[in-house]
Amino acid sequence: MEVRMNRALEILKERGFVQQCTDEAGLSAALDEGPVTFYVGIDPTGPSLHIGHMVPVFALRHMREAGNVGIALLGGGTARIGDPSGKTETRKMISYAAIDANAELFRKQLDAFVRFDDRTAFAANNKDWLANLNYIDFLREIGSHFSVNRMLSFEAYKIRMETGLSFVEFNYQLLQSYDFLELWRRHGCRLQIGGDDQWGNIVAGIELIRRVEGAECFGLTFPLIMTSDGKKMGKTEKGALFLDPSMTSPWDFFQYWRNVTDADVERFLLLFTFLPVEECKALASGDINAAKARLAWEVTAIIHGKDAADQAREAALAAFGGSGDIAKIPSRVMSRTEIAAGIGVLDLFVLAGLASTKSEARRLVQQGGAIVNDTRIEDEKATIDGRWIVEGALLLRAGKKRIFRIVVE
RNA sequence: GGGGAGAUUCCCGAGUGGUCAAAGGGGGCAGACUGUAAAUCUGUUGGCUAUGCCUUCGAAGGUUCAAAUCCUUCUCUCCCCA
Repeated sequence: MEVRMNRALEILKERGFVQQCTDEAGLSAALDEGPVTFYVGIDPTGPSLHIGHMVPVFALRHMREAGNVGIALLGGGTARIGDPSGKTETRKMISYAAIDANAELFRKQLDAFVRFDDRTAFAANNKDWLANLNYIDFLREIGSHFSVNRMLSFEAYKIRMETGLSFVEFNYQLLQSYDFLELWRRHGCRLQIGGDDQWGNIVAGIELIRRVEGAECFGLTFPLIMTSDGKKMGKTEKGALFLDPSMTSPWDFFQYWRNVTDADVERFLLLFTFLPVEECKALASGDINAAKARLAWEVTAIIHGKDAADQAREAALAAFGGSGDIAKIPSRVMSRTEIAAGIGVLDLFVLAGLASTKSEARRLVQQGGAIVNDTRIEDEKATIDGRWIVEGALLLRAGKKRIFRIVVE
């Protein structure tokens, strides 16, 4: 007999967010009693959030929608250490200055997505309490509650027993546990959510709070999102799918979702959009190709705004559908005299960013993937000049997926 | 502190004096097939002023006509002993 579950929790489950929970019934009851303050931690290890960071943040929005209070904890302190969880190798140490700069960038991106109001959602930085900890005091007060024997039994460390684990990284769990305790003390935070690789760290935090404060807290993890063909989610040819438009353009962002595997469409609609569950399911069971277009638009609109999403859609239609607005395709401007003088195809493709070196461009031509204005270029020595300009532009294609426009002025 | 193993191209991983820009696999890219999907097959995968030239096999030196391969020193990683 299924017990009635709290609505917020139920929504997360329905949408595929829940992987593990320390005490589902207990958490459900706590949520029923009233607003629960919860947190999600993100270490600012790079200059931009990427889509891999976002599942817990989407969950944060759902939870907040249901009336709970969400804290986005920037790991300005923990990033100085590096979390070994889920990694097979030691992460490179990052300079303090870079971490602080990253943290500020992350905070802005999160604010744009979450819209902190300092009441139902706000950001914190664990640098505030971790950076100046006294080592001896910390060992006595916190370290004494951790059993090395038990820590070693966690999966995250077992993996690293093979490849090596430095003492610095081994301490990460204590710091994250201390974060939870600190947030409990400061804000009455009772729930930590995060990716499933955080399970060990989350459980450790809950145990610490129980021992030190005698309070019962909860943990909830989300599945690590893989594409159905087993790859890490959100990877493009150029690397991760970043939220920063200067690192991953809205066009590339849109195309990523537009090209998702059939089997992932429903899951991604549920996780990365706010469309009602029924609608997600209906879309995915209908015209799958149309569902992908919808998915791409929705996610792009959420991250980059409706205008950017519209533009990306127009560009996609122009590039692949024969309609749409050709001007929205990624482009750059070149002078008419520059083109009129004639430019080698190889140089042109490199210039357009469709090939990173001339050798790559040459390969593209040799393999029949270089197309200018619907004409396949077969001679790598071909020169493109003024005669190629059509309606004030050149349209370059590298293979079937990559397209770029040179606007001539 | 002592002993052992190791560091190869985007990743894994062969190679132990010339035939090595370096096997094989993965990933990427392109072509065919398609639905801007998946699967499959094929080709390709350091750069360039290109039948040749330059850079690359942890770093710096050295031996040699010739080194990823041999010698020296250094840096880093892992394992075992203390």
